[in-house]
Amino acid sequence: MRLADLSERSGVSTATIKYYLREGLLPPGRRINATTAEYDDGHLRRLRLVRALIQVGRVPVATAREVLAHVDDDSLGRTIRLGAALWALPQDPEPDEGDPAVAGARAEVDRLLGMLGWETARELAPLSPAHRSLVVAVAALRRLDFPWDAELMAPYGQLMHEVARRDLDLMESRASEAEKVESAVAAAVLFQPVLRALHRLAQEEESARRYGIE
Amino acid sequence: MRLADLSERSGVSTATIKYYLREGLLPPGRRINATTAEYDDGHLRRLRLVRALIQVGRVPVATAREVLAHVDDDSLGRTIRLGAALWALPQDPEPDEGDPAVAGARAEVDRLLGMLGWETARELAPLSPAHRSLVVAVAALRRLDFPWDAELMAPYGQLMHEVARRDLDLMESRASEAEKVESAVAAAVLFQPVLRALHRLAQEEESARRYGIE
DNA sequence: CCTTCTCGGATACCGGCACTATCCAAACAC
DNA sequence: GTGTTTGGATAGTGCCGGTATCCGAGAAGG
Repeated sequence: MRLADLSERSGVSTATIKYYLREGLLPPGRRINATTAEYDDGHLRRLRLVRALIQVGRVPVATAREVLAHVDDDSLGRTIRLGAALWALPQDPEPDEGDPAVAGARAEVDRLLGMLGWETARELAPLSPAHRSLVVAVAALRRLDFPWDAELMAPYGQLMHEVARRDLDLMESRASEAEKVESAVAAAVLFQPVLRALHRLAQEEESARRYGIE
Repeated sequence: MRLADLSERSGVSTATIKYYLREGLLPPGRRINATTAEYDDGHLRRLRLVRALIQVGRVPVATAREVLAHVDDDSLGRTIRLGAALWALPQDPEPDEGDPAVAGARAEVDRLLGMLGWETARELAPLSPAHRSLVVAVAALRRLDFPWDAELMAPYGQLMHEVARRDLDLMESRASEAEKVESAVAAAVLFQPVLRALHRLAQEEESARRYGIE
């Protein structure tokens, strides 16, 4: 498969594929001679993942590169590979520690982790980007007078735990080690648009039920 | 409260506030004379909402303007106002109708709405941006060999319905009509980062439980 | 063999977006 | 009355995802 074929099969322009190659999101093809390179199904699969991350998951190109570098790092075991890939994902700003909303949010999040029994997450809290993102988001809600406390969040936490179990089950069903980690990354990123859309649809449905359509 | 005070109390630079005024995200202050304008707590509240939408919710400025214009439109009843505001939110690309993954996704989504009993959502499907977003996201997952069918999505749909009920309860508890709609918009937008962070944390926790930390 | 087309890589460029810096004249502060 | 501050207008900045152009090396056709 040459670059033009890869482009046609994926629906991505050759210019954009070249850009991804430059940026290291896609490994280079096997060089046949000075003007031709050969790509295989692995390249196609990776290209589809890249497009899904960037277009559907809205992951910045630089972040996608980091994440995929971890996915490809054969020197790491699966757990570390997955952890490293997931930790490279978020890029939220540092919370402003002077803000009382942040302090309150942090306390509630810690209480939430205790209620859920997520002891590992609690231990890793100072390091985890996901934990930081949660604090930032809850702080923003509290600033807007949304009284989001641990009790309110606990059911959502339990649901997300259930989702995570399914993610990992799905991951284990994949054949190769690289595919396993790819699958978990895709689940982490692409699940969000689905949930968001379901949430909005549910709001529309419930609003129509309560107040009518007119 | 003058512009400089508004800036200090909100932590947003005067230059940025001026930008939001220009862009129509923030109503102009009451002009006192040629060089001074007076802002009130309503402006502060709106400014915090704008910042939350843009920074935490990652809503583009142009989209936020549209959404807020609907929120402020007194000529509409609550239902329509809320609906218009929510429908202005997403800006996903049109799905490629030639793609078989899109056709499959559309069929599964329709089946899902039937299973959930969301009849209104089903009727509004051709119009609803949320429905379109869902089709796009599910199609992306299917292209990556994630077998997301209606049975798999149904529990998440039910949960999101529960979340939507809470959103609307919270909305009804607000005092003014504008605050009610603002509250629903904030819930639609700011809930996402919280869920995403909980999802990632749950993945970390479950991964650590299954495979250990190291 | 010679022409013409196509290939892939390197480089420069583009458009959108969220701000930001500068300038200005009016008006307060002392 | 003089220096500082105010808010509005305008132009500019930095980043980011992607695109257009140019190039010399081969492949394709006669």
